[in-house]
Amino acid sequence: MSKEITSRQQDYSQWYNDLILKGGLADYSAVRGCMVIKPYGYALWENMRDQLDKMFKETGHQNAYFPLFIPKSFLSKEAAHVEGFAKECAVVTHYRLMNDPNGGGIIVDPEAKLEEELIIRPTSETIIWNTYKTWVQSYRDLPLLINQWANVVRWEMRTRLFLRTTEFLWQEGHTAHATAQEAIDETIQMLNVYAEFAEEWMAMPVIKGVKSINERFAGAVDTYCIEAMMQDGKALQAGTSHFLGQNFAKAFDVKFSDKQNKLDYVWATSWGVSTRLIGALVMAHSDDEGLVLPPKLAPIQVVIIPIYKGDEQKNLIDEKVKDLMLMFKALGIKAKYDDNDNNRPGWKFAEYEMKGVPVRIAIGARDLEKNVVEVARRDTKEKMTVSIDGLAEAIHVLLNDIQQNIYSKARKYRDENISKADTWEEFEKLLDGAGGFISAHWDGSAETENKIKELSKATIRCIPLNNLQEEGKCILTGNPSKERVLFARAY
RNA sequence: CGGGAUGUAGCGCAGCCCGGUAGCGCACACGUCUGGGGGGCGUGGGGUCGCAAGUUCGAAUCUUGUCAUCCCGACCA
Repeated sequence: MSKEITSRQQDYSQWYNDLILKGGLADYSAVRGCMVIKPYGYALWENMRDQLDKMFKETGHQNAYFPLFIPKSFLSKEAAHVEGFAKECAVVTHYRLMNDPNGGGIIVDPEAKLEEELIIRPTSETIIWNTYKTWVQSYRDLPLLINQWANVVRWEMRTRLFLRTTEFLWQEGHTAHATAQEAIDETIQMLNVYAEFAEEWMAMPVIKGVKSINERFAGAVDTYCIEAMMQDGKALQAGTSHFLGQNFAKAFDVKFSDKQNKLDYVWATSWGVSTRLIGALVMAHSDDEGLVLPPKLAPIQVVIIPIYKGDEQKNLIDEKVKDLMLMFKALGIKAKYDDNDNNRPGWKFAEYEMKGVPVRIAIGARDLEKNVVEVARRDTKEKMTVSIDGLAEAIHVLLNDIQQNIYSKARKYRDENISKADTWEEFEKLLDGAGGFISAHWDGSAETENKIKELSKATIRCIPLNNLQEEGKCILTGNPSKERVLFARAY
């Protein structure tokens, strides 16, 4: 079977690429580092986006849209920010093309040079804060709770489908507050929204934490994150929420009058998740037969495949399926009836397995006589015979069960792959073995963190929230430490 | 930006060493038998061999250059 997919054991990276390409999520494009998101992959993204959008609105946010282009000068206003992004920006320098006077096609018109170059947004803090300056005068204008769904461009050296592409889709929340505490509360609130989404919807367990200084967002005071573990033991940052302090307000001169008519800079947050989550979803649950999608996000939750000889049987099956589809719809189950006669049942079985459809129903003349169908679940590959009476309800229960099961499986895997290291030798041994998260003491210095990264390629993924405080010694330097942090090799 | 590969039909590849009418599998079209795990048989359509120059009577094949993409590293969501 699955003859087209490289196994995880054989080549994990290739397995991942195979799933994306052969599962029909995305394709390479004519542009280096950029991908085409195909309808099936985009449907998955739409489901994620819709749910997140709902959660943002439930927490009081509104959507808006800011320009794709950012004047170059904006980017330099916040020192740490420009340093973080300068190396990976696409720059627009001209606004017109012309026919090459020497023949041979079209060239950039040298006359059409822009006075000030425009940066294609790598993130929108600067253009947004430049705008907020005109929106905020008084504490009455606060808080400002805005989200934007957009594309951004980061000119990365090396790209990977969904995990790191030159252009990607994301959402970025940008909020402004009257007090530091309020902004911190917002930062944590959105971190919790992300964690809830990852766990409840993606069925992907995550660890909430705060980043070390080295891993902090360019321009933030504190960066909070959710970290997930992939099946190869590597970590993947699935979402970030930043407390920006007054850094951007100061850079863009955004002040407000408080109740006492005292002027102060506003406090800011920003938070985002991207199409990278699709990569996380793929790597968290899928197997060597293809994708395994969580029912709550799957574009197709149930596929029905007819098995028949001749029109007579087909007609009988069509009739029955029509009823079933109505019942599925009534329960909000997204079902697809694939009666395409071009492909035979066996082909379809393999195809939908590759696409990760949670439940497959096969229905043939033989089943109709007995008033049953064959139900197969993607996560365990288990098949069972189920009565047509009450089928929709049974499937509803099954979908929930699958959602739970893949979460539990991922959770179990992750928990089994978090280990403690108390010496450098242990640390290295663990990393070169199963990998995973390694909980270890660290002396808190950026220097030590860099050295550990250099020696082992592992980085501090996060300092978990509500972390246990305990005395210990840094695994590298032996200097005193108050708590363990999570290390891992990461995507 | 360093290292490694690859560009030949829509996709995956062979052919290149040793130059002589461009091939295979899948997909596609038509017909037919089929149908409970990627079907069988038959017929058929589709390619300036990435691009450019050179060597040659003759280049997918040899030479030089060039462009592009992918993979592995350093950088990052």
